[in-house]
Amino acid sequence: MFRTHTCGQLRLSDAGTEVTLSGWVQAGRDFGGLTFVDLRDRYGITQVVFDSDDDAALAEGARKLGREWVIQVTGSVRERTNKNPNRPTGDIEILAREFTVLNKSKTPPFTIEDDSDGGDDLRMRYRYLDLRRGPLQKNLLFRSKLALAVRAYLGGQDFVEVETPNLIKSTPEGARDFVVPSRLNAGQFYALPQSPQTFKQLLMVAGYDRYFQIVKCFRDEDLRADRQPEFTQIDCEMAFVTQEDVLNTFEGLTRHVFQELLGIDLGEFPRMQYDEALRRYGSDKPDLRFGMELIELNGLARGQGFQVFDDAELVAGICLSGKADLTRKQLDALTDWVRRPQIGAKGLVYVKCNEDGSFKSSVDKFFDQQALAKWAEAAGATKGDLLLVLSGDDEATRKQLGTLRLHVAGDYDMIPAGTFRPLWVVDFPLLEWDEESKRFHAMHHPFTSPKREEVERMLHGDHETMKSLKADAYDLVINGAEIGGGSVRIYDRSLQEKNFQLLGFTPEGAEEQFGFLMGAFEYGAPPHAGIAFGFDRLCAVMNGQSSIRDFIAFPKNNQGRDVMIDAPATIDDQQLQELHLKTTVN
RNA sequence: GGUUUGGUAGUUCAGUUGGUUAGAAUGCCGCCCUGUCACGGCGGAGGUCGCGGGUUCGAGUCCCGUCCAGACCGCCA
Repeated sequence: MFRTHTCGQLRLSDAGTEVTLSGWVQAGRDFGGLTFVDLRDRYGITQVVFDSDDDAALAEGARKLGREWVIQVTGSVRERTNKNPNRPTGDIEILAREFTVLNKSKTPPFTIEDDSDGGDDLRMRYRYLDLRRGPLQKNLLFRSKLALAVRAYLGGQDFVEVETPNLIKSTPEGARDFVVPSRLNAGQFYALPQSPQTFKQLLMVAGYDRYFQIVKCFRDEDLRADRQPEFTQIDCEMAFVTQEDVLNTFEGLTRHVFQELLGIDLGEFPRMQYDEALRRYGSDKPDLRFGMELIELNGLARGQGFQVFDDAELVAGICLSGKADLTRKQLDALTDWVRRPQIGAKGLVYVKCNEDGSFKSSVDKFFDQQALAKWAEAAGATKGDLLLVLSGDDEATRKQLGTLRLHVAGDYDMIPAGTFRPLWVVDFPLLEWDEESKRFHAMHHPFTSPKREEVERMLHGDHETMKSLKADAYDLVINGAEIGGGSVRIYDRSLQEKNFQLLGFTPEGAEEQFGFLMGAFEYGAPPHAGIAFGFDRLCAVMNGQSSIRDFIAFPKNNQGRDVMIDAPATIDDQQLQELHLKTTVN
């Protein structure tokens, strides 16, 4: 028997009992005749004492134990004379009677502690050591509990979990596919699914009117802190439902898991139209944890002889409460920041609302105190506040302001920690015109239905009409992070054909790619709608983190590499030949 | 594909205008220590300054290239 208890289990009430523990040596404290060893497993840390007064040979042996050695210790639990209030097991210790080294360890390249000294690259290379640390264990445990809570909730609502295939067919729409060469079918390739989209719709046709799956999805696109090439979705689809039913069901799920795992009641989720989100926050995923809404200044700022504003389609700003004390240097840094190519603003105008009621701005030459007072009034700014103003093309300027809004709020600690502000963003456009390729792209995906009242316009409208079509498509946003999105689907063959046509498919191309789905629509497809949540993101957001990497056991780095197993890697010629990727050389 | 920040001891970092033998902390090794829990004390080992080229009397430091890592833009239906 390796252990009678875990290292997080024993309390004062266990004093006097003989126990056996197994675990890793977290740390040793050697006093010569007396040695303390902190023994760690995933349940906690228990102090073991080796006393030379008690057993000299044993105590001498314990001095040789190194960090991360795996040992088994048998001894008696006793009350400590010096208790450690910082640990749940801090009232007791094990007086060792015997120990066995189960396995030695090399000195680890970084410290296995909650606050490790290891850098990201090193921790990834030795991920199995990183995963021994408390924060990572906490994250993976949270992830596991969240998955169980989701399954319990959806299972309790008659949802059926169905597994869909991972080897499917590549489609040109959307993200790049990871492809897998077929050995049995020379020159042909499977693709890994970007989502089980078409399969879950086929399940609706098949009559499984409530489907879900916690499922891996794959997208061969560049990575970010919140984007991995393989990631997990809570994927759902429902038949005989409206958008309203889907929103209510998954608002219920979200509220349930927040209550269950964090003890937080999110209340009813507000809703905002896509257009309104862009207008008020310059983003389709606004962070509602703080205000700082965009303020339009067109009427006050244009036509006053300042060429930059006069030529602009939009002059707008944000108000930073209590930030009039920013130095020239700080304002210059902000100006540089918005002028970086990533933001692309031409410049930044500021107006300080001084404590004495006067105004100081970077456009004093063009606007007098009275004019600036009107700006402040429009912005709801009071003494001590700072206005930051951008101008230019309407859409671009709003997005720039939205980015600036997030940047300054983060930089100046204006985002309250530990709060959660969910939001449904609804009424997304159906299509997006792409100037470069001169065709429409699906805003959500090609199976998204226009709003019922838009169907006639879609079937018979002109080019401009298409740009204005609204869809029954929706996103769930929490704290400015896109947690999930979905839509009401098309279930009518002719409407689906029309959509493919708008997206630039020839009828033959559409048939070749998605004929199986449109064919299924002809055999009694019910009205249906669905949604998918980013499971990794939900984990991260619920824990106040912006990176999903530490909620994934074995993530990829920025280049899509697994630096621990060193993948991807080349394969040998024989494999290439079998896969018909290389012809035999004679 | 682009912007940007970084790469110096096992690890995390400092390193001035280009100038003697490249430092600190931590970890590691040895000795001492019977109540520590970030133990303490004394001593020691440990460096191709990512790699290649250039400028210079002299390069960790300046220039060019390249590789690696992080953040971001594009991209992500």
